[in-house]
Amino acid sequence: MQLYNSLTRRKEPLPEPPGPIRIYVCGPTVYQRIHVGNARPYVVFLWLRRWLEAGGYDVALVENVTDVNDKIYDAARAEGIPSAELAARATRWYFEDTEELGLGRPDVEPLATETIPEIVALIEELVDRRLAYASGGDVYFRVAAFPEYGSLSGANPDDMVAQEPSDLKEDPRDFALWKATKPHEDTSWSSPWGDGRPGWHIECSAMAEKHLGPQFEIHGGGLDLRFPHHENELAQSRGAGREFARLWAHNGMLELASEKMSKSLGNIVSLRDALDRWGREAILLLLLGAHYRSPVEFSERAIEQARAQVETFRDHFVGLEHGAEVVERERLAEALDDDFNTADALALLHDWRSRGLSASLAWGLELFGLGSLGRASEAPDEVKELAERRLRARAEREFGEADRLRHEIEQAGWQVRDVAEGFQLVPR
RNA sequence: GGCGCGGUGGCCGAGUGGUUAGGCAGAGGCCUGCAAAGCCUCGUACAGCGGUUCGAAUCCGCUCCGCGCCUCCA
Repeated sequence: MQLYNSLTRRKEPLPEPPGPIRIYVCGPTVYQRIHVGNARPYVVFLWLRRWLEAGGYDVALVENVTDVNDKIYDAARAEGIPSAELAARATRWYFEDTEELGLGRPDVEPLATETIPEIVALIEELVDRRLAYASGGDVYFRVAAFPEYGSLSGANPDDMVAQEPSDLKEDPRDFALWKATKPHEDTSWSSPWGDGRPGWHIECSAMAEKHLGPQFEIHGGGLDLRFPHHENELAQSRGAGREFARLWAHNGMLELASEKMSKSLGNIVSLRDALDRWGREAILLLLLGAHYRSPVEFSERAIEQARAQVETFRDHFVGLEHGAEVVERERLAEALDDDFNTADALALLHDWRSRGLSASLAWGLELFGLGSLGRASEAPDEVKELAERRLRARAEREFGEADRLRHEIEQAGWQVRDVAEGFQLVPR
């Protein structure tokens, strides 16, 4: 299998199975319910793990939670509750909402606040190596001392302007590893430089190493993180002498620009709302239909199209015994082994459906967490009873009564279809 | 301005030199008490301009347009 490496800007082969393939993904900052865009890297990398494991790989997936940061302080202050409490609540929401996607969970989901000793130790190492310096209770990374800086984002360090202007910095490009506690911040830890909390980037360097070791195969996350976050992670870890990630995989953005939706929901759709409104399968199918590196527009129209596909696949299995043909695994592998092209894979699922290759289809859907579409659910007895009555009404040619019953069945959330053997009930 | 990505039929979206992608929507038909589902048929796209080539959506150049990042946003 090969994957596109953002660092080298070309596709590169992964080691042969069983690997191992160790993956670190940057998860969300938890200060409110996550939005559907946050769900994209979560979905993409869980899918990738499923595919790698199906191919005999030994995979370790770590996806962190950033639970200390300015936004969390701000949100907590606005609500008048301790920031640790707000972060804990939002972390719980994150787990609940993503759990509903039904893709399983990463092997480890570390919190930044549980990694403080490792973070402090790593900063001390950087200070010892003269790649970092303490200044007024803060500690900064010395960009000028790391020649590789800019290699990931492709930016020339000389062209860079201040990341966050501060009088405490030697160089405006330097970035914070440790920040001294400010009066309005209610969460802090003691350190050799005084009370404070970690900068945004160092936590990921520390967590990745803690759970995957100094060298691992894949580092993932949203494309928007490439700079400065990933550039800075790379500088910290490589600067400290670790090989760190060999391949950087960035997913494209989910765009929430659509007309109708933005008005009512302020341009942000939470994963929670999306799940309630369109269901997990539609969200997954929308993401499946685009290559992971491409942007995806999350519009009313787009998600409705995805939902139509949910029905298409579900319909295929209604009243059907699963096929027993040999699964065309190779054809799916062709698509997925080449930079994980799920859009191509989705086309193949449709192909299997139209050719009646139900065993292949069921296997493919299951791979992407869509196995539920291959298992027609059983209608409740009340609904079946209505359908029986309608069948008798039709036999008596009392079509008015039959139509009335069909309407009643629809009210109960089911669709009735007439087939040679009687009827079928399909959830709607 | 800098770095990077992209512009495919009504919409979404594959496709790295020569064969029908696929889905959604739409039109017609078969089937049906009416439906639904399914099946059949139909649209002949590749931003523009040059170039390379027997042949380009696919390679090269330029132009136009869009997007991401460049003060912590997955």
